[in-house]
Amino acid sequence: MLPSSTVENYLKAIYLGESVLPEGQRLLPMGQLASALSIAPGTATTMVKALAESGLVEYEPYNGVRLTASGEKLAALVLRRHRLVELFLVQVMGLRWDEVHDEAEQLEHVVSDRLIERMDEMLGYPEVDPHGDPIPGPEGTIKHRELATLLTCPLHTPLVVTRVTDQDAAFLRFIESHHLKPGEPIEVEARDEVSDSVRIKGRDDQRITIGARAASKLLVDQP
Amino acid sequence: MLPSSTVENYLKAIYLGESVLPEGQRLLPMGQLASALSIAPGTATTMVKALAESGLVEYEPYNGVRLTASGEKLAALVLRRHRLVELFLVQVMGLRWDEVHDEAEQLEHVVSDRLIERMDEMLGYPEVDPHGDPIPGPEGTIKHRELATLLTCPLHTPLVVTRVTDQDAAFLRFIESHHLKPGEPIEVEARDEVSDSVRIKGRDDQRITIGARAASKLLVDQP
DNA sequence: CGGTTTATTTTGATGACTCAAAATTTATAA
DNA sequence: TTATAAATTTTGAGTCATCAAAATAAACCG
Ligand SMILES: [Mn+2]
Ligand SMILES: [Mn+2]
Ligand SMILES: [Mn+2]
Ligand SMILES: [Mn+2]
Repeated sequence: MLPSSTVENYLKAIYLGESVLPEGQRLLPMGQLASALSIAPGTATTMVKALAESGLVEYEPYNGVRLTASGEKLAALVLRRHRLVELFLVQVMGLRWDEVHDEAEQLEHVVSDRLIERMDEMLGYPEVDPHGDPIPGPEGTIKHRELATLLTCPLHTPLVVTRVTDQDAAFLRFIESHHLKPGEPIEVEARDEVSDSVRIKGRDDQRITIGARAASKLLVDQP
Repeated sequence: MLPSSTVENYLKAIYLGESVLPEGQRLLPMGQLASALSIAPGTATTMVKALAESGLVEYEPYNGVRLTASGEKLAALVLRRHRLVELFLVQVMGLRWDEVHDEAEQLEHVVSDRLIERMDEMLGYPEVDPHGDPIPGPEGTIKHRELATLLTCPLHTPLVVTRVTDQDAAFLRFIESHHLKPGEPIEVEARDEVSDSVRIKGRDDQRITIGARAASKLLVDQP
């Protein structure tokens, strides 16, 4: 039986939650899952137990949850649909990159395999979505790249913005207005612990200083 | 509060059901609603009472149900989304006209107003979908055309197929394979009561004889 | 008209998903 | 190492949408 939208959202949240877990930790705490999904903690517990019954996750009471192989594949396919839809909406439909996330959040549950493959083809089998997030393949495999954030990258080195890990519309518009979208050249000039900020030199030598919290959401790569 | 997919499907089914009611009858019987939605009759009764509470329908026990003005508008907007999506999938995505109905059945509940308006624009504000069904406007108004079926149209008169009122994929493929899609020229040569059939002359003077049941699903207009 | 068939409604129950608040376990820190 | 705090689970309840089967109303017919 095919998974409900609810189940798909849980699997996706676990997948994304697991991926930002500190090294060595393999279990996503229920509290984090609950807040990622904006549901009560008790609801998460109940649902995760049901997911464990279906063999989609492993659940260790009081410790957390992790995807099984089959759960991970399902989650990756939801993510594939989400990201292909986002890119399609930007490239083909001409929507802005800050408005496609919410749209894709719904569409990811209803677009058919046929339609998704058609989008993939029209887009030329892209590897990343408008935010630089990697698009899993039709089998759920994903190319994982190790990217530095603006907090961890080398200083005074030519770099390229590669990925933005926050879907908040206001944040995305801010990024865009300062020419910090994926693909833009960038250089970190300075970091200051005390003021909790990072100074960036962007396109046309424009300077801008942003907070460390925002800086951690911009991933960069060598040009 | 926005209507659930279930509510949207009920409203749409009532809308479509009302439109095929015999002249003078204004109430859709619960049995017809139930079978249109493939649900148990008792379920229809319960849900319709709830819809009546919300002011979307009027319900007369043992007689049936009819949409209120607000219910009708909502239903028309669902239909607008359904039909614009169908046309988009055919025209832009290159899907076949026999596979878009099922797809649209899901998408109609999740595509946003913004996305729908974008599709409308890309398609040049079309008036009909791939099956010739009229597309309601953004306010839910619909242009109603009185069309004859192959059972009621004049004989030996040049006509054009304008609408196909059955979404069954096998039926649609049959129609297409015999060049009877909307837009095709056609002429009814004969009707036979006894054999329950209609003989058609189509493109390139090709002849084909179909049953009365099938003939009633093809609507035609003067060229 | 009265009996039978058909359509509709009512009843009782279930599954999926959710919450608030109480109970419990684990972590923290004095 | 015990008290306190934080995270998690359990409990009890509610909503939405559904079904099967019993009860009822309406329609049909000889
Ligand atoms: Mn979602
Ligand atoms: Mn994205
Ligand atoms: Mn539908
Ligand atoms: Mn159609």
